[in-house]
Amino acid sequence: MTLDRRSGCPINLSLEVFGDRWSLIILRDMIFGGRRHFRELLNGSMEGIASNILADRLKRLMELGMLTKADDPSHKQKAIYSLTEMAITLVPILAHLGAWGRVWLPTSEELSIRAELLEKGGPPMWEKFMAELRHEHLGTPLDTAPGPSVRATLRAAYEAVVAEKALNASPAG
Amino acid sequence: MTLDRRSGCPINLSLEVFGDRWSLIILRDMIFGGRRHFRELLNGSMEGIASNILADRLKRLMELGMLTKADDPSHKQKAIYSLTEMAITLVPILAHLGAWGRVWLPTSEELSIRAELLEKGGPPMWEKFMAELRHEHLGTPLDTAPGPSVRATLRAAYEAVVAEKALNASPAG
DNA sequence: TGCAACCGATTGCAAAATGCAAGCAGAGGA
DNA sequence: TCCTCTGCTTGCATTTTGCAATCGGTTGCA
Repeated sequence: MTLDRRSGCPINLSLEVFGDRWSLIILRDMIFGGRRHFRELLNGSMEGIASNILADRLKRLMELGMLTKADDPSHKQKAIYSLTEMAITLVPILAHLGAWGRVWLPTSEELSIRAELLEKGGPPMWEKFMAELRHEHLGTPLDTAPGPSVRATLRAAYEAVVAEKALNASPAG
Repeated sequence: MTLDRRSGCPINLSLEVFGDRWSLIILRDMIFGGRRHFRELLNGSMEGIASNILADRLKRLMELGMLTKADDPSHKQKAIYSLTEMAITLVPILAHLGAWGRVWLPTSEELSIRAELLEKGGPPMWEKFMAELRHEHLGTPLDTAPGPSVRATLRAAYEAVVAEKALNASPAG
């Protein structure tokens, strides 16, 4: 996959990589949702991507160097997708994007709690998260302090909000 | 203009606002290039946007609250577009996007010097720039230290690189 | 052994978005 | 007067997207 290269502007080229409706959604689900398989990405994303679009974007992201694909040893038909360093370094951009959307757009509380946490954690939290992703996807040794993983922290916060909402909505008050 | 609202995820909603090929390019030209008129945006952007697409995106960005439009007092046919606070707060995202593109994509040296400067300047420089934009587009009083404007600094850096390249390419060496 | 569920895609087709060139009416300048 | 410039629209071809069905193969289970 070669970029159109409408211009050499960094912002323009970045948009040529993930300036469409789906590429960044896929990366979001891999980064924050831990999805690694085609079917997980297909059924797991709330936005409901079509299978042909997903296949096309995965191919494109691989050709651009954002993803790699490998056989899953546990299942001959399964492919496992991994993030490259190029994709992992999108974490700060996704954090900023989430923070901006949380301020200006009608986000749902459950889904924006993670953006809020990521914003509060700031660059140190992003770095820890990126180290975790490098460990999972690139096999890099994990030399940070143990503690709960950032992904687990985000998921716990999400579930807490969902539980609280369910409680408030329950007949028993 | 109402969002599709495929989901309430902040990242998804942000993409619904400017996750296309042109919206962010237009905002980039207004923010960094100082373009305020339709014709400036049409002819000024290196990427060559079509006039119907430009008209559509300006309308859409206005409906989403990113831009406002007003009559230009100097010319009855001219319209002047202004950034809203919502758009001005994209500056950190654009800075990150430029930094990422500079690292991972085949950017041209002239066009990436500004991203480099913005990256080196960091959040303080972004804040100064945003204050300048608020002054130009929203009429907010400018209370920062005077000095050269960030836009002037970025432009000067760009022209210095262009001049240097011309010198190196000249027959006289 | 049979069979349903699941695997990563692919196909065909309709709908929407985009790109391109030309043109519009009105305003300004000479 | 005539030419240029203003923001923006129109018609049409091309490309991209969305949707549903399907493919050949694998797996787990009865």
